[in-house]
Amino acid sequence: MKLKISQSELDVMDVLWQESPLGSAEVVSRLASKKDWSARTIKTLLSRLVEKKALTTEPDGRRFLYSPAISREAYAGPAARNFAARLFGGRAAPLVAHLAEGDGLSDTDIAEIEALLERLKK
Amino acid sequence: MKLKISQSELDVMDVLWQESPLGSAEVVSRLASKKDWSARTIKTLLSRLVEKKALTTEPDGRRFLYSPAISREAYAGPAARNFAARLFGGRAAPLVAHLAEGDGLSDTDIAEIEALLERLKK
DNA sequence: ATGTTATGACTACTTATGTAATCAAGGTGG
DNA sequence: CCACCTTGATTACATAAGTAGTCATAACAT
Repeated sequence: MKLKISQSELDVMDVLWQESPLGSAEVVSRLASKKDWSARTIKTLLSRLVEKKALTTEPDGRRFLYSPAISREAYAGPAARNFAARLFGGRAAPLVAHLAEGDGLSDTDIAEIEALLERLKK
Repeated sequence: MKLKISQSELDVMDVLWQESPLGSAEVVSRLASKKDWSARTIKTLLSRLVEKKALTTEPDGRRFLYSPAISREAYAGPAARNFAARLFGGRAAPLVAHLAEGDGLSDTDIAEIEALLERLKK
């Protein structure tokens, strides 16, 4: 169950969550702006993710096309709850408070969260 | 500046955030209920945390008394923002949404967050 | 066809983490 | 005083993670 994705691996997943399927070279170029990694490193991360079953592959001629095996939502949900649990005993309020501090929340965020809470209260 | 505290280490920090200063034996006993670790393991974690400067020590006769060098808040704030950044591009709303899903939010939480948002809007 | 190149497979090396054992020194009980 | 326990220090060892090199191979350009 516990699909453990490391920080670096998450950067790779992120690319594929934004757009997929992609070949390794494409993943490399999308990451080039953000991270200063060699192509080898990214290939390794892709392989590890496939091994972990976080990505699925599909042959495309000589290469592979990679796609996420779990959606960002499916991964983020449990991860968020787990995170909240570790730092705040599972209580969401302090988490939101911390995000808010240091202007972490935009007006849009606030509005969205309020709307969300409205729905929850029903 | 990025003080990196691992999962296990966080469990130790948690004890000291609740009560400090404490000697190692005391930390061990408070953790006994939650984790099935040998005293050795906990001593190691304490040492590593001191090394990382996440804890301060104060000699007390033959032993040390440990206290957090950073408050839970100081650690949790950046950690929360970092977490949100990694998974949701820094947007808090989706995070809250994910916490909410699967009844992660109690009525109290909702009320608290609403109050918090009210304050922020000012 | 053939040297070049892109790609996945395999290998490598370092640091972090989880978990714990051994060791030495300083008190404690008697 | 001395065997013993508590405590910190040092060492250990397996797995994960971060980062990257080598190799064989299959396709591509010429």
